Amino acid sequence: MARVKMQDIRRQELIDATVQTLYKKGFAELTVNEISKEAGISGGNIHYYFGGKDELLEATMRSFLTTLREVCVARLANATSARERLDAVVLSNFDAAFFKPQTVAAWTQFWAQAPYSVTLHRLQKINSARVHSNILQAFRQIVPAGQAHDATNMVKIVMDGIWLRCAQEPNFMDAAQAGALAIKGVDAAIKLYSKE
Amino acid sequence: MARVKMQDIRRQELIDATVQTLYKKGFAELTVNEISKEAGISGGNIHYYFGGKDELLEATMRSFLTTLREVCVARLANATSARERLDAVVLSNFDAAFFKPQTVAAWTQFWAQAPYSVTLHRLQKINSARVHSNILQAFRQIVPAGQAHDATNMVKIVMDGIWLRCAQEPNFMDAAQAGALAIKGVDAAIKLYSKE
Amino acid sequence: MARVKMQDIRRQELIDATVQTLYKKGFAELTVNEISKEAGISGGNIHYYFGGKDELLEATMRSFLTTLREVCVARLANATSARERLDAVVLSNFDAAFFKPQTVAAWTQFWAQAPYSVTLHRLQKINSARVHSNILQAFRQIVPAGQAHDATNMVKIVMDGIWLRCAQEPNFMDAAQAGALAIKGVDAAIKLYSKE
Amino acid sequence: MARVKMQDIRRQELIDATVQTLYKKGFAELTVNEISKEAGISGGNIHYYFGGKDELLEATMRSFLTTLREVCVARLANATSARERLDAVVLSNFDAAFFKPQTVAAWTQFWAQAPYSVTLHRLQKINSARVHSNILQAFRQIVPAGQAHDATNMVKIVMDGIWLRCAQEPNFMDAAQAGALAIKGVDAAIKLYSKE
DNA sequence: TATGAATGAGGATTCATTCAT
DNA sequence: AATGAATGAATCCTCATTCAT
Repeated sequence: MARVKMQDIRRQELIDATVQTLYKKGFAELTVNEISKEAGISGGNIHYYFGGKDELLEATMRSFLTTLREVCVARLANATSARERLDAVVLSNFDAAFFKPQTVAAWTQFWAQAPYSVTLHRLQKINSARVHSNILQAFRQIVPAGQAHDATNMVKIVMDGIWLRCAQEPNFMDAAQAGALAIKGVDAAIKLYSKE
Repeated sequence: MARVKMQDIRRQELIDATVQTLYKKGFAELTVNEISKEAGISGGNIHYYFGGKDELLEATMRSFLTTLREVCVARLANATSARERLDAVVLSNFDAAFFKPQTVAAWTQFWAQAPYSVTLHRLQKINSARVHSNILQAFRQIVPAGQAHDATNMVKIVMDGIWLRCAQEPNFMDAAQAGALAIKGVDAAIKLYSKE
Repeated sequence: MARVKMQDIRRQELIDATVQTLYKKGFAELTVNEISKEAGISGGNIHYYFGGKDELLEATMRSFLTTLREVCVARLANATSARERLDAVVLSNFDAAFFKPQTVAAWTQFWAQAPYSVTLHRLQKINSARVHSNILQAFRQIVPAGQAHDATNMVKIVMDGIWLRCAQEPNFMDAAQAGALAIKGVDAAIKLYSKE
Repeated sequence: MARVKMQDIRRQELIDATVQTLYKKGFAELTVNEISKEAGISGGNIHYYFGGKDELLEATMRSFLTTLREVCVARLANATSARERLDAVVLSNFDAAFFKPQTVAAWTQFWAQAPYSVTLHRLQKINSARVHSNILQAFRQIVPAGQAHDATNMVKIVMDGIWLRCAQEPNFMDAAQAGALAIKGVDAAIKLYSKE
């Protein structure tokens, strides 16, 4: 049992180190040695714990998705109306537990890389579909049926735009401000797509 | 005269090949050999014409900026009202001459890489500042003074979001649809920020 | 303990291989692959152990200086008169432990390269200054004060000349003969500069 | 006839540019492009005029030998005694027409490279033999027969040593001082080897 | 578990050389 | 006579991966 724990601790340390290194170096200059150094362990260990660099990256992105899902589930539990559910989904993307400079940078790097990596692309599609479905479900109770899809797209686009902007200008806004701006986007989408 | 032309022709061919290769391989797997092969010339030529890979990438991003600026200037020439100028600036980012799958992909790769490259970062900031200034100027005549800045940010975020989404899902929409959606974003921003 | 040793063993092997390759190929055709092959290891190892070709060359020249200094210190320990100290310094340059065909060739290549390499130039100056100081100190007790400097220069010139000649004609003389000739040079310098 | 002249002018310009570039960059970083730029002509021309880099280097060293031989012949013409002939030969190596910083540097680079180049080695041996023979001939009339050879070697070693030293410390001495020091070496050799 | 020595394929870059103009 | 475009082999270096300890 203790052994399994050790595995998990090391794996988490390496994932954290990957995020930190992505933040500092970017995808194109991400090396296993750099990650290992950041984690304070030896280079060969990545292969011991993950099998290879690709698997570590996959695990890192997967850990993002897990965090995001957990935050989202927690927020949805407290939502009672469609609008509250909508805001919960949107705000979970800008939750302080998730929306940190390192995460924003790493996540953006994964986005850019995803079209060229089967694994990352698959994970990204899974996440996108889940978010899409959550938002769409809420919008169906808020805007006319024929508009829900467009409203969803608009909100997702605003969310993506905020992430991208924050990746480029790390001091542009903090998690709270980003969340507020995203909600502004929701407001805008509702206004735009409320009329039949 | 023919001599000067040759240089320019080859340079343009290499820039085109870089865009195409970025589209096909992504930034992390972009190699001079791949680019050379795409351009149908020998590997050493990149250094002959550009001095190195970094300079080629810089020239490629610069060519994007040039195209965008030219399209924008042309569209602005026909705009007579503030709203027309606003739409002109926004739509130039989705002009068919600029908003092609290859350009979208390459541009997005540059975005992700920019925070880790002094040159790309500088070019990106120059472009961002120019677009920002153009949009802000128009908004000052459309929304209350205190709101122009926020409205500008919202429009830029929608524009970025559309680009990002199209990079991830190449078949999501074409240039015309993307432009229309961006204008929807402008409409939304105006609605949101019109009241004092 | 074994770990530290391994590093040092490999580093020494690579330095030896560098000397041997310099001897066989000369500075202009000295490649990391050739050195690696000579050392019987893979090419990437040079960068693993030294960081790069330049650092390996620096370490190689540094190892020459260390050997020379050690030989010189050992010989000086047995010298009781000024003349004995003078001969000790001069002969250490032609000690069998140091004056081998490979060393002569490599050392000469470094000499030629030194003016164009900041590091090599610095090391060469350090060594030259040390030898100069040692010889000068001895000469001050042998020839009139005003002549010690010139006598030192003459001896150094003879020493350099012997090295150069032996580099060009490897079979010209062995270490013992070279040392004897250098001592002839000392005799000559004393004769030349003994009179006020 | 005019055409032949042009050829010779360009060839001489390229040889001069080679010496200058050797002086500035050293053998290991000597490139045809650098030489061409120094000569103010296009890169491909070296092959037009010399066939290749190696042939240009050979021609450059050959031009040194020619200059040296001409200076030596001129000085020998005025020598009437054995000692005067001896000094003439020695001093021609330090003639202001020959002993310039550029020449010293380039010549030294050739020396270091010679053991690894068939052509340079051959030229170097030819020159060395000629100088040796000239000096030996003179010494035969100055020192006892059995000593002439050793005296010659000593003088050559001093000459080489001066060249080497001046290559390493360009400001060490000028041509006149170098010549005077070489004559000191001749004096020393005569003193050393005069007694049977 | 963990280390770090060792590998070797792959990358950017340099450069002598060729050749059409 | 001269240019400079174009080539491709060779070089240094990087880095994921393997593996003995």
